[in-house]
Formats: sequence, C-alpha cells, structure tokens
Amino acid sequence: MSDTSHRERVRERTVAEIKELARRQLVAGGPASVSLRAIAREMGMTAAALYRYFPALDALVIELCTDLYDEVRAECETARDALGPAADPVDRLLAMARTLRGWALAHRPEATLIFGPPVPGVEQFHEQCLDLEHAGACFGAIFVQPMVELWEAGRLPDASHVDLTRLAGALPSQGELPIEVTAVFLTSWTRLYGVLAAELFGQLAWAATNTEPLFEAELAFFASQVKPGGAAG
Amino acid sequence: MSDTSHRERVRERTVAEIKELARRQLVAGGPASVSLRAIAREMGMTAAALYRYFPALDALVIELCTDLYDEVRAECETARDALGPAADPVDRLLAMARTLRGWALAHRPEATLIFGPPVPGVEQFHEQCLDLEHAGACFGAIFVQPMVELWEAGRLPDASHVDLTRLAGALPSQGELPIEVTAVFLTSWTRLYGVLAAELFGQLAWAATNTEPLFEAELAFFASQVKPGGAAG
DNA sequence: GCTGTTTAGTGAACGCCGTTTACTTTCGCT
DNA sequence: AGCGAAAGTAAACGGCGTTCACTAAACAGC
Repeated sequence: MSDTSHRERVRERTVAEIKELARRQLVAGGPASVSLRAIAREMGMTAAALYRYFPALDALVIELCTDLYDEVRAECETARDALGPAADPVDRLLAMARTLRGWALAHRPEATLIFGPPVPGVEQFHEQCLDLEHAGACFGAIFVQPMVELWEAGRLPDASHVDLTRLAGALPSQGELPIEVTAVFLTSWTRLYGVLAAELFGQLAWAATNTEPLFEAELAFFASQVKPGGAAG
Repeated sequence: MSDTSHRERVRERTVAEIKELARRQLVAGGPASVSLRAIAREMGMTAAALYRYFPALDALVIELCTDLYDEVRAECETARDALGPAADPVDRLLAMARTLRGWALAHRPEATLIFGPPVPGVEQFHEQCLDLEHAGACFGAIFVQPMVELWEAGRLPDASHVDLTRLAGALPSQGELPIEVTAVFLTSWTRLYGVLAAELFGQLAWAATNTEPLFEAELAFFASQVKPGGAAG
C-alpha cells in the first residue's frame, strides 16, 4: 500500500498503455511512425500530457527498445531452459539462435528497431551497452555464457583465421573474457547477424525469399566446428 | 546542341545541386533528416519548386540510393581492375570486399541508407532489385562474376552445410546460376554483410571498436576454402 | 474538514515537415 | 513580337515534437 499508492498504480497503467500504443504504431508503420500526437489521439488526450510520462519521444522509443530486448531475451531463455539443465551448450546455442530468428521474423518492425541502425536520438542507447545492466548487454550475455562453457570444456573451435593480437587491441574492455572466446563469439555472432539482418532489411530480396537454409547452414557449420564433449558434465 | 538544349543543361545542373545538398544533409544527420524544405532553403528557393524536379521526397531519396550504389560499385571496380586483367578471382574478390568496407566506413550515413533497413517509402527500391538494370543488382553482379569464374574453374568450395534442395526452393528466379554457386555466394556475402552491418549500425559497440580483424578473418577463411588454381588461366 | 501542495491534463503557440493548388514570371522558339 | 512551356512563388492544409501558462483534481497534514 505504501509502496504502490493509488496514484502510482494508475500512473503505471498509463505508462503501460502509452508503450502499448507506441508498439502498435511501430508494428503498423515502422520505427519512424511512432508519434506522440498519434498516441495521445488514440488515448483521448493531448500530446502535451504525455510529457508527464516521458521527457521526450526519444525516451519513449528507448524504453521500447529495452522492452523488446527483454522480450526476445526471455523467449530465448525459455527455449534454452526447455532443453533441461544438463543440455549441451551447443544445443542451447542452437535453440536460442533459432528462437531469435523466429522472434525477429515474427516481429519484423520491432527487430528492425533494435537490430537496425539507431533511430536519430537513440544512438545513446547502443552506446550505453557497456553497462552490464543494459538490456542489450543482458541479451548478448545469454549467448556468451554457453560459449564460455564450451571454452572451459576445451571444446571451442580455434579462431585460427582471426588475428587475435589485433582483435585484442580493438576491444573496449580488456580481459573480461579470454581473447579466443571473444574471437569465436564475435565471428559466430556476426555470421548469424548477417543472415538475419540481410533478410530483415530486404537486402536479399533479389536473391532469396527465405533465408532459413542459410541460417541453418551457419548453425550446422558452427556445430561441426565445436569439438565433441562427454555425454554429461 | 539539339540533344542538350540550354534549358536541359541548366535543369541537370539544378538536379545535381539538389542531390548534392540532399547528400550533405544525409551525411550531416542521417537518412531521416533529408528534407525538401531544408534543401530549398539552402538553394534560396521554395520547397514547392523542387516538385518540378522530383515528384516527391521519396523519389529523391531513391535516386540518392541509386547514385550511392553506382559510386561504391565504381570504387570496387576500380580496385578490382587495378589488379590487372589476369588477376586471380579470389584476389579480385578480396580487393572489392576491402574497398566496399573502406567506402562504407568512410561514408557511414550513405552506407546506412543503402545497406540498412529501407526508409519508409523506399521499400520499393529493394523490391525492384530483380531488375538487372537496377543499381543494387549491378552492384551485386560484380561480386557474383568472380564467383562464377571460380566455379567454372572447379575451385569453388563445397557448400556442404547448406541444404541445396531447400535453398533452391527459396530463390525468386530459378536456374540463372548453378545452385552451388548461389549457396557459396550467399553464405560468403551474408558473412561479410554481417560484420559490416554490425559495425555500421553500432551493434558491436559493446564488443569491439574496430571490426577489421573480424572482417579480415572472414576474407582469410573464404580464401582458405577456395581450391588453389593454376598460375594463370 | 479544511488548506496548501503536488500531479495530471488542457489549450495555444512556435517552428519544423511534405504536399497541393493557383498564380506569376521567365525563357526559348517560331 | 508573341506564344507556350517551363520554373518558381505564395498560401494553405494537415501532420509532427516541444514548450509554456494555466486549470482541475487528487493527496497530505493539521
């Protein structure tokens, strides 16, 4: 009662409604068509009133990004946990990757918002990703973790094609992770990202109507590179 | 004189100036900040006057896309041709890929426009890519060509991880290229695109400040997969 | 229960945008 | 010289984000 007064509850409900309508606009017309005036119109309010809840449109969009990262991360975690606690890290990675792709294609405008170029005013969002509390960092972390487990088990493929010395010099935060893990992770991640982004952004419209075979090929290739592990840890 | 009257020349000069200013705005503020009114203001004109040259803002942006594709393609072709006519297809591909990356990082807003998600109203641009005259298709073609040469020489790496049957069913235009070539091309292309797009869009801000080692690693990996060819054709 | 304060919401305005319409000027050609 | 096409203008419409002064309602403390 003291923690959540009546005022606060109705306020949170209003904030939720704003974000709900914002997302509906995002889905309907892409990142650029999220507008305070349209939200206010649908809520039967004045646009100025929304400034009691968000300092600017940018802030609303950034919150939307955070929510979306949390949503896709939760879906990936669910798929991962459905495999059971003793599942092979490789299988966990594959399940998460497929879930990520499924979410992105089922929610193209949302995926475009968080995986595409930053909308003006949202650049800072990506820049704050170094913060571990950041939703984007949390999302990335669930993919890093199984990779670390593979490394600890000595199963990580070698990153022989990556110049580790130069890569080490290009990292913002040194030493948190072994450079080999970083190299393999980044290589694998950008490959998946490439297939996904290319399809999301229509860059493959001239070449393929469905990129699932390409995505699966990257997954298969990654799995084939990992050294086989014992039956259970 | 008859082909290009005085009227036409001054008109082309005006069109060029409009596109020049549009690009300057693109560079300064990203794709969303290209505005007819601002262009007109800088030209000492009324916004309505610009409609004598472009039917809408979208059309101007699409023309800008075409110009940018032509520009980056020309740079890649120059780098390719600098290798001489007898250069190995692999070397030509590597040179073009590096040139592409160099151009993209030197012209980030422009690269974001053509390699990122379509700006609202420009979706049709990507959709028209099936037309071989399309600037985007021409750009892609210069990367396809050496790949075909490798295939003809029997040097193409096998695409064993790609389900060729399913991929064949996901192509818009069947049979123009052997499916193996398509598979290798798309896999290689999306890998490069992944590294490039991830850096362009700030998706790797938390992980790396410079993706050149990753890009070079993909190039090295590709080169290592291609079977060695004779000294000269 | 009244009073003072915080909060939510309004209305009008400012300046930006794309686009359309009707009108005027200017240029080129016969 | 005069006619027709092309280029450009002015004004308007509706949309946008944002600010500011103001009102109405809910809350707090006495």
